[in-house]
Amino acid sequence: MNRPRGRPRKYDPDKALDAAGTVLWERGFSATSLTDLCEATGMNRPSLYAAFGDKRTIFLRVLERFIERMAAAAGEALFAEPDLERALVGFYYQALEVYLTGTPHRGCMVISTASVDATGDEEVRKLLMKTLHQLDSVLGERFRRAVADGVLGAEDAEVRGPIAAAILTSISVRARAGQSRRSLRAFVRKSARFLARA
Amino acid sequence: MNRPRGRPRKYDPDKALDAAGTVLWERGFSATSLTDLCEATGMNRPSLYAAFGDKRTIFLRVLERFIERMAAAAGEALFAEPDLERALVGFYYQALEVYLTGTPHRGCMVISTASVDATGDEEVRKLLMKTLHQLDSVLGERFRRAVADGVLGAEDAEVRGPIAAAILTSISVRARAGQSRRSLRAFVRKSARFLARA
DNA sequence: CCATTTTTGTACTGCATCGGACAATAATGG
DNA sequence: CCATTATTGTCCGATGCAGTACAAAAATGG
Repeated sequence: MNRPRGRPRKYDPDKALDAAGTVLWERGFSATSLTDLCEATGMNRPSLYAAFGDKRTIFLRVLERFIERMAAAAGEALFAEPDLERALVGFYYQALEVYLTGTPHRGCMVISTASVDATGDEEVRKLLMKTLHQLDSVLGERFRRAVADGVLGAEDAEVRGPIAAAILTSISVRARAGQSRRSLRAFVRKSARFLARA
Repeated sequence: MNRPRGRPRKYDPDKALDAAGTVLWERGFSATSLTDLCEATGMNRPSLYAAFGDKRTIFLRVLERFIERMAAAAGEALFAEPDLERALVGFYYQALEVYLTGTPHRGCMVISTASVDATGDEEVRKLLMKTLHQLDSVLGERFRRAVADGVLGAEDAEVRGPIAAAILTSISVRARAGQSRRSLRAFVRKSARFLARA
């Protein structure tokens, strides 16, 4: 057998990490207790420690998972669709579906949950910085492609990426504030149209 | 004398509230202990309670102060300057100077610090929602005025306000992430130019 | 000088917290 | 069947927390 030697674990590491991530996403790092994480994962404390490390390590891990998933989905949405405006709308709609999970809605785990810890935790701050950089990078690339495709003038191409990124951070905050799916969708549609014209 | 009857207080309520606000702004609500607030204000616990109420009440109060001040400064910056692009640049520069205080930089107290508590505290969420609404409102008014002045076409005027607001939320997050004053200023200058053209 | 009033400072009370020690449990290898 | 290995579950200890009770201190009014 390729099953490991000892007593089999009762939990699925992937599911458990997701459950832990959801709680941390909702309440934030400092407001989440280890007891909360135990309840969410169904694991007890020593198992949590053995499996994933301490609270901060868990937080950093679930943040990285979140970022990876969002980045993968973003790249797909932006580059699979050839039309710029449609690509942007798809990109935002996809993000919105993530931001609008939970009750109340949770927004982005990096922008609206982890930001608060950026001042006190160097690693969180670097993660936040890196995420913003990735976001600028992928959006910038998409706009440069549109310029290369000849559907967009070259003059403002440089600022459209960061503005498109700003709209993403904005809908994260607005989602967490409780704005409706309907109004947020309307906003990103108009924004995409605005950003996609020459 | 108009001095009150009992033992004189050792602290200046306004200064103390500002000091408490700064700590809460930097660390967030849950990561700040009452001991931190006592150290920051120079007051002891019973005095804190008697003067401002419990930790959550203090948090809500300093949030409201922050919002009032920002709103006052924003209105001034946006409507004192007749030229739209310059008004926007002034508006963003002013906000940036607030967001870039502290080490590391703290960003906006509502967007980057209080957001995390919006899911768990109804009142915080309402405050966040109200703040975003005010922001949309004042920026929308400024763009409508530009349309009335004839310097801006009417077609996209409606979406420019929320996008201008998005740029503000974006520089708050980016400031907290550690981006430089120089790059943030360059970004808002380009954004203002982009938003102010017909 | 004394009564009154308000703030200060100490000490305290439950309570929750994080992280770990330890034995019991459930699997595999031979 | 026994040794080995890994996880589980219970219990614990030290610390930190929010909020309060109470007496001492420092002012004013008369």
